[in-house]
Amino acid sequence: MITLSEENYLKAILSINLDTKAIVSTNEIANVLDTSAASVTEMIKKLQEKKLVIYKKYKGVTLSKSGCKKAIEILRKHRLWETFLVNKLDFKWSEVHDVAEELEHIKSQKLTDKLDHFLNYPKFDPHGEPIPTKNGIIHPTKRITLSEMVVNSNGIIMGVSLDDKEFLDYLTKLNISIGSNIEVIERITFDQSMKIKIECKPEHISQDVAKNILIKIIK
Amino acid sequence: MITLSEENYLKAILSINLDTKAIVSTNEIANVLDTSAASVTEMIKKLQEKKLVIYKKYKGVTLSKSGCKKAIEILRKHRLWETFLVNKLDFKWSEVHDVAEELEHIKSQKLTDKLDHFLNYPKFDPHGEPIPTKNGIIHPTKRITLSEMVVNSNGIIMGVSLDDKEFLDYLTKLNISIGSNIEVIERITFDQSMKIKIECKPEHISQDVAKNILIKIIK
DNA sequence: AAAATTATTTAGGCTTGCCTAAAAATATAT
DNA sequence: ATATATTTTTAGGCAAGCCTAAATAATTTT
Repeated sequence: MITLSEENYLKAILSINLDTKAIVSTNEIANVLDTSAASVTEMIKKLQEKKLVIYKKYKGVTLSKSGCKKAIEILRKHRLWETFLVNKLDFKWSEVHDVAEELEHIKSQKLTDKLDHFLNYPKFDPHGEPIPTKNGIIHPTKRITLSEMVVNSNGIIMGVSLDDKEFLDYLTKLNISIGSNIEVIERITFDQSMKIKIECKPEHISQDVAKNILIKIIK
Repeated sequence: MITLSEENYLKAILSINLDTKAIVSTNEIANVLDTSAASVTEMIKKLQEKKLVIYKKYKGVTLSKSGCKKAIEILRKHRLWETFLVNKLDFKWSEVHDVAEELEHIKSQKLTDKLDHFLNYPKFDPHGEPIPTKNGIIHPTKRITLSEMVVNSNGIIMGVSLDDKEFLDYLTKLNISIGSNIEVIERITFDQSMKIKIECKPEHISQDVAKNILIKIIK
């Protein structure tokens, strides 16, 4: 049996893995989980007992095969639940994270599978992050930011790179959400702000906003 | 902050309250939660500190106003989630309990409300139990078993009193589910079997089946 | 009403997951 | 290469929730 705390450690290690890659230090984990390095060392030992991580004293941690599988399952659940909350229950982007953080620990394979089916096997969560498949594959996404788009190109909003409430609320106001169609009309060279169309409706956004919006190019 | 364990104690006290009524002994709670009486005493003290129960040494426990509110909220969540699992995710009646037992502890008022809305404000869960309202009202149900129905009366299936897979599968085959309309055509006095109509379709069922089906009389 | 039984509480221990402070290992600077 | 700084681990403690065994209160029997 794997405890809630253990699941959170695995998740933390995976998330560090996914962006900074390779071997993870106890300090990094402590930062992510907002706990002490001493607690991390202690827990890492337990995870090693259970063969969920590979650990060499003073050298850092990596996920074992089974640990990685477990961590990806949690990530999958997290992103499926976020999708459920937004698509079915009408939550806003900015509201789903904490609730999904709880829901991701519900232990029922059947539930996860049926939820996936119910949501029609979504590939991306409301933040544009890929949802791991049932077999644990995380399809890599090659996304660019809106600020990198060239004038006259079209794309689809895939997510955001900033998890700030004010920012997300502003996007809601602009009617920007996952899957929205976007077209770049003009770039103002002076301040790098952009005139765009969201679902054919013209808007004008600053560079600060544009650089935190992730796009999949379609033309 | 109320812990998972505390929630389970409150729920246990409420459930004893709902059927045997009145004051609850530590032993009864211990039985329901499958724990020791000593542990119960200990926890009850903590719940008293938090004003969630009223407790006199050696005299038993009752829920305080706030404790009762809290317990009903958990019950509400449990029954809403069961409804979700059956109605939306296509779980069978017999499969939902354990998962709902986990889901009921997710702490988000907003989630509960939105789920309620999504399910279209159901009044009964898949077992025919009433779902407490947002303000904590549990509408009492006066249900009888199908075997108690008189000939020519009509009713609505409210649930079952037996959680057996074979039984439930048989009901599915007969097209009997929550909300189905039922009419009693004839009772065979010899073996107390019954001719009925489920949604206007004639069937013949044994007493063993009839006595495990719960009905709300409508005419 | 005293004795016996049963229910409840107290006492002392255990595990999990956290903490801080100190020690040890590693990395960095001189 | 040695001294200093940083990172990591060890050591010792604490709260939550559980346990068993023993003590005490309440109830039932005789």
